[in-house]
Amino acid sequence: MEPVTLKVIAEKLGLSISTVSKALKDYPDVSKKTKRLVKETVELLHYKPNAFAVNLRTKESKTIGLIIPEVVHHFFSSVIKGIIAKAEKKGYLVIILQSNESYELEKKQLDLLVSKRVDGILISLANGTGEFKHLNDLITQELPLVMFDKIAKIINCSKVIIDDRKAAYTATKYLIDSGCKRIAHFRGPLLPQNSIDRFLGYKKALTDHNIIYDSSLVYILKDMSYDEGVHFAGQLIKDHNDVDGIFINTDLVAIGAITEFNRIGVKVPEDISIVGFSNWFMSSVISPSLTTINQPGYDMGQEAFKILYKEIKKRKQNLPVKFKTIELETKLIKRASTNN
Amino acid sequence: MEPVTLKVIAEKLGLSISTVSKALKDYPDVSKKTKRLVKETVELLHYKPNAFAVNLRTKESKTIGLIIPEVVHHFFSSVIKGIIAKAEKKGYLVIILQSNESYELEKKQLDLLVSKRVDGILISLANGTGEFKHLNDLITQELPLVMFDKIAKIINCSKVIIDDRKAAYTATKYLIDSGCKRIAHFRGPLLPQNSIDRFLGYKKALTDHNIIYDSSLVYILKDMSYDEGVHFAGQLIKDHNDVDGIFINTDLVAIGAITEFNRIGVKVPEDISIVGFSNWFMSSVISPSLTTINQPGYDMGQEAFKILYKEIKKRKQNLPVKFKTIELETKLIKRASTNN
DNA sequence: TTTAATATCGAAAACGTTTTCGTTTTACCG
DNA sequence: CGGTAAAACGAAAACGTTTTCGATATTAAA
Repeated sequence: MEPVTLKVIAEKLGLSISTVSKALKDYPDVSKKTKRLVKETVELLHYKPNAFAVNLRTKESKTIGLIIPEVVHHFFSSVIKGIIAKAEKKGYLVIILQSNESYELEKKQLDLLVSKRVDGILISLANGTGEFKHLNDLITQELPLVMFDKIAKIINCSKVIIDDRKAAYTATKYLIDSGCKRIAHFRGPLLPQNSIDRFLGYKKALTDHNIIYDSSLVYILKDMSYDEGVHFAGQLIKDHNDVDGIFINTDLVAIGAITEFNRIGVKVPEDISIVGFSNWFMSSVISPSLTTINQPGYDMGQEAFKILYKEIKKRKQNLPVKFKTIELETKLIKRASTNN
Repeated sequence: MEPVTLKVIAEKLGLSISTVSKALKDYPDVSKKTKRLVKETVELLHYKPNAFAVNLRTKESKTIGLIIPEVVHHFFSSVIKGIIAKAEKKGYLVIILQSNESYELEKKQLDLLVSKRVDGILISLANGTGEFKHLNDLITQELPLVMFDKIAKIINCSKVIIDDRKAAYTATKYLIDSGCKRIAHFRGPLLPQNSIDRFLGYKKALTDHNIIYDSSLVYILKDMSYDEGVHFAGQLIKDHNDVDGIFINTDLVAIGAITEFNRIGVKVPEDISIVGFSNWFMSSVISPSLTTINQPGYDMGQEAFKILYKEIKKRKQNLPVKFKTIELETKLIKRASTNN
């Protein structure tokens, strides 16, 4: 079963390949009659242009790459969904790769995408990423790149983020306003910008409200897992029996903490109030339901693609592109893990 | 900045394009010396083969397509992860499209993938899919196709599934064994094979254990959401005050039901025992934790890709491929929403 | 009727590879 | 040193498009 190409259509119609091609793209120098003819037989034979041949000529793949640290994750899968939805509308396909929070893998995946000639790349950095040469290489290659959520401030490209610092400030302030005096913080590892910013927001909220910052109340987690939440919740109780509030870097950990508190009889929020971060679906369901910061994953995906799309178009026309950073709004979601 | 192709390498080295190409692919008819030379300058200039040119020649895209009903879903994102992981090892990239449970969209996405010349397609059907012409077209086009989880039994292709019927039987039997006499069932819509099979497993377990099947105890849900779980839990209590167990099609709904029961003071499992399906992470966290059937998403993704990969290779060598159906093991996870 | 203008078409190059097959170079043996 | 076999290389076609430019056919103007 031979594939149906422009050639077979041309032969069937006694035309040249060029005319057939031009007919399909509505060139002015082909008569309406033959245009109709060509389009009819194209329908008839179910002709589909060979994407590779097209791309080889036009240098456009109509494909973008997406690299995220972890697919099985409520926030990231929301982002994926947002990206795919917008991309599809513009005729772009999305190749998804995951870095598994590894710098080495991230580099490799980036390389893969480049060699696949994607038109642009969306990336959320791995926690392990401390060097940025692989990213800067993209910039110098003039390949459109947009970073989202877990970004590197040093890199000169467009970004879609939330104001982690402000959000963390809001979260911590809410704890303070609801009466907490000794507020602990479960933070993420030292590398990703987010955990730094959230920590800083936490700290600033304390000092702004005349609460002395006590570094022994800050616990640095590694993989931000449910189990770590369980573990450090227990640890915290052992270390400090006067803590009455915790701001936790991410909901999953907070949920681990809540279950542990439930188990060992620490009452939430009567004994300890908890605020999480991300607003996973799960957080509304656990008991007590978790007060948290809503992180708009779907919107973030949409925005990231929109910017990337614009940059791709600019590049095609050889116009200068100026990078921009979009900050999406977060919102405090008040639930039962804090006092009214 | 001109792109570095075989041509520029050839010119730089005073060789022909053919020799350079062959050197890179370790053809026997090029000397070790020039091979070394070529490979060195390839490194130096960061040469990356143009994927489109390669594919145009070889007819291989080294890309597969994946269509799923919904990305933001614990089970499906696990599948995605499994697929990507295995695909990457074999040098394949994955293009992900979502059907949003719509038949029309599914058709469109399939078309997109075909015109992008993917080497094979993995699909989990939309609930709305009741016709299968678009799938049979793929088969006649000899494009490797593997269906997983939500499949159509009619289609003649390889499949990766679980034994929904058996699993549902196990779940229901467990309710019976733990003392339930009046067991309700929250099932999915009429179309996807899964909900049918799970329903049948439920029914058979009842009759096998001398419990009369009562169709008024079976509730047909539409979108299988948390909210539906809440709603039908309330409804059930109104309709039947003697029910002492429910087998629920999917965990998300079960979690909705549990929260509603918690809210209105129905004790789980004292008043009503609940068994879910899928084993979402959430199910281990909710209170009471949910007894459920584990559905191995990650493994399913891996297996599906493995089969697809084999079929792709067979086709390339023009060997006959015989379709197979792999059934993955499920497991009953006993937790607190059922008695002992 | 001839010329100019316009409408319609086709030839051919190009994109960057891969691969076949023929040509040249080198090495070896008598 | 001549001849042959083997080793090393290159020319060229092909994959299926797009697009430029030239060629032909048609029409309008002179």
